[in-house]
Amino acid sequence: MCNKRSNNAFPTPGHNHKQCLNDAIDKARKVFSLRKLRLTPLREQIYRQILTSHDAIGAYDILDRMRRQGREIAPITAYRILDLLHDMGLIHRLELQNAYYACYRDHEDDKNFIALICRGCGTIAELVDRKVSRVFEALEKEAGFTEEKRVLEVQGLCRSCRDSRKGGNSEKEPLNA
Amino acid sequence: MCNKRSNNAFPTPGHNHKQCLNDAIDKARKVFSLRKLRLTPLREQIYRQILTSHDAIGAYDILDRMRRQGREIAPITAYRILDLLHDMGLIHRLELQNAYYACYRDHEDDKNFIALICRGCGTIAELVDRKVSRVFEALEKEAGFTEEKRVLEVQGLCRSCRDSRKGGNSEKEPLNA
DNA sequence: GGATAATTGTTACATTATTACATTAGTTAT
DNA sequence: ATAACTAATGTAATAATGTAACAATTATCC
Ligand SMILES: [Zn+2]
Ligand SMILES: [Zn+2]
Ligand SMILES: [Zn+2]
Ligand SMILES: [Zn+2]
Repeated sequence: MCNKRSNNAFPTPGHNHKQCLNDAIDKARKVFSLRKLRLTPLREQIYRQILTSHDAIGAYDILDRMRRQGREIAPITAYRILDLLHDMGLIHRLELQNAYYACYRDHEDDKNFIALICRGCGTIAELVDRKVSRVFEALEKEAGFTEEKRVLEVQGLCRSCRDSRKGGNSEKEPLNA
Repeated sequence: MCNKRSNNAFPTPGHNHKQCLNDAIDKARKVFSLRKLRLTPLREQIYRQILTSHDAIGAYDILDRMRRQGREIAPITAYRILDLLHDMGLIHRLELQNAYYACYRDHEDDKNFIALICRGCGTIAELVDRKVSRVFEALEKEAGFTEEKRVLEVQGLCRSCRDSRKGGNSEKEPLNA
């Protein structure tokens, strides 16, 4: 876990993504084992679609990829497994794109993160910072609000996309996955 | 503008919503005038659907209400007007619910707000606080990220919903709209 | 009043997500 | 082993949300 990032920002295009992937699979095995659920071949195959990159991917994109790999499944099947992976903290849902991306961080119970979405390369980075939680907690307490779910998403341009193409839209270097 | 709220939190169930509504329509006229666009009957009627409450309402709910009021329109028509109202800062989109709610605040250019969503009564409140912006700006600068769009939404229970029913789900008192 | 742009209509379709019920595959207890 | 039970996946249909392409209408300007 946690090769590639300077602190907790964007993964570099050239990082060793195979390590991201392996670490994530290991984590999944642990989490499934803890919850006494089975990481079935189908579940792993779907999880692996999401693990091919640091991008978010739609449910129907998963169906397409699965079909191309010879396994046709119905939407409901994908959604069921997406829900499960989501509940286990292995993936997150991007509300801004109706899409799902893998969480490569450790603390799978930690809901205090901000999703940064680069519209140039599609990469999602998660920022974790205690200050954010503190501010939110303070404001909500003042408003008498009891928080249950938090969605923090920011769309924009990552450093490399801003630096290269003037307006973003660097075509993406495919990861070595 | 800005009757009803202690600071900038939830409107009380008994507040004078007619004033919210009138202020909002006034604001709309100003904004439309400034942008040299016309607040047509259709646009106003759609805007008024959203202005009936502090709740978020789906695009197809608007279609239903319009039909019940004798005007049947196509989805695309609603979406066009929703986009326009959104661009003008009169309404906001709730990503967590694929729904739209009226912004009753003044500064229509201010994107620095948090949407609090009560799952009990459906009310949306917007919190504005400079600390949030500062934290986000600092974190994004550190990550080399150029922000273009920000979505901050929190779902939970407002004070009155928490206090009344043990677990929320107070059936909603219809506003006097 | 005809040119022009803004607004709304019409039709068809794309994308995302869920409901209800049936079947298959594992696990557990006799 | 097998019956009973639970977990996992399949099947079929449909709901909910959002867009594209092009036509018709309405307001505005000269
Ligand atoms: Zn990686
Ligand atoms: Zn990028
Ligand atoms: Zn009100
Ligand atoms: Zn409430």
